Amino acid sequence: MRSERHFVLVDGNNFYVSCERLFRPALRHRPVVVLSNNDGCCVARSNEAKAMGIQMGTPYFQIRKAFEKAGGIALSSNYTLYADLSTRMMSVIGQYSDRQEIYSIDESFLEWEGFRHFDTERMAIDLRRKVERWVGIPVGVGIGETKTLAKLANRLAKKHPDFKAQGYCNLPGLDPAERQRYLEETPIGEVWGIGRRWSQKLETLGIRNARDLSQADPSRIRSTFNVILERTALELRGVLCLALEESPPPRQQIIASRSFGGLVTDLESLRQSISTHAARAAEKLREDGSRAHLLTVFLHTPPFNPKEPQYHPQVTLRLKTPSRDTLTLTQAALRGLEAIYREGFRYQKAGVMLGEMTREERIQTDLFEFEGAASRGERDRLLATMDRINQAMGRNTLWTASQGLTTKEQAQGNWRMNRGNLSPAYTTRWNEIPKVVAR
DNA sequence: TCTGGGGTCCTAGGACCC
DNA sequence: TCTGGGGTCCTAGGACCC
Repeated sequence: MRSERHFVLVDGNNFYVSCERLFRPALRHRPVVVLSNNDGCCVARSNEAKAMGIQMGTPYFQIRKAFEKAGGIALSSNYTLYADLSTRMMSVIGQYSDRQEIYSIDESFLEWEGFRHFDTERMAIDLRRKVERWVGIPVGVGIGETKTLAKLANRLAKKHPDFKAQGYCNLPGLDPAERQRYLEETPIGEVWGIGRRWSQKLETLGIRNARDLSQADPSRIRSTFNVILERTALELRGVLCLALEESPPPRQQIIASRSFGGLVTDLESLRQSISTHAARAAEKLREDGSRAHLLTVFLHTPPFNPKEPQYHPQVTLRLKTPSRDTLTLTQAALRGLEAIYREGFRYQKAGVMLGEMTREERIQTDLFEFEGAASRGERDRLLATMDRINQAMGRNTLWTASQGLTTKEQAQGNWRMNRGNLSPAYTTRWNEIPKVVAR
């Protein structure tokens, strides 16, 4: 009869492939891969393609012959389609909790609280069925006491014979010995947050699976590696370190870059490419309602050919006043390009990066207009302003002087409690909007 | 020839994620 | 011959200042 909070990770199976199959049923039951820009690498694989041993990120030219011979189909990626289906999928998943974090194009965390195990599992089954039926994308569901455990459970749901058929895994519902066994069966490199380098190093220390890491001394992990891995180790024990981020803070950095189809040597081609990237970056900046102080231009020679002379210059310019204007940013980017361009190299990639962003000042003025708002008539105006601010900031939180962090919903609740009077608690100070770390 | 200590800021690079 | 693009955080080391 325990009432505990659990994290649920829901993600689309072979998401890009599943999206393509929706509109081309002929792709079912065949090996399918979706390729990255310029048809370079495999970025998504159907189960049939995985069974052929094709790894994530494999350059397509390396497998093409064998793949086509086996009846495989390779598709260029269509991100507009994936983004659209993602939005639909996320909204259906969102019906299963008040608290949802959209973690990536195909992954979403939920929080479930107060269910008994029976209800948890019924809910997981229902969620999978509904997403499949309404959106057409098959999903896996993993449930755990922390995000890291939910991730691990999700992996079991997809890969482990004990869970694969049902498509979900509820770790908190298992008995402790069973659970330890599944942790033990999870290789260290499969744990969320542990990549190739760290898993190698961990293995030399005798930490080979998730169970080993959960039992390792966290402070030793911290001193040997860093605080991130220490958190991972704690999370595997069920100690909550990573909170749900329902409204992630605005981006700190915007990158626009592309590989060329071939190799490029002349400045004029680079100028064209850099102008395009600068314009695209500026557009993203405006979507965020931000301005950038820093602009970086970079070039790359192809990294995979050791015979090719390597050169990857980069220069960062500080703008006198922060800008989001296409012309200003493009001109700055071209100045940067002139500074780093050298003749005699064959360039493979170019890009523009924006940094040190600030938000709209206009909002600040609006905000102060309402300082101390206390009448019923001002309520709607206040809430509308909050909406605008939230939208501009890309988050749904405000700092209030007397109450700490609050949300629009909480603010409405307070208003009702105060019987039509807005309390001075709504006085807001722009500079004190904190980072959401935990609840 | 000997040669302090501590703070901040910035950048580069390394690790990870999808 | 052909190898993506867009993010995050952390650490180390150098410059600079007092």
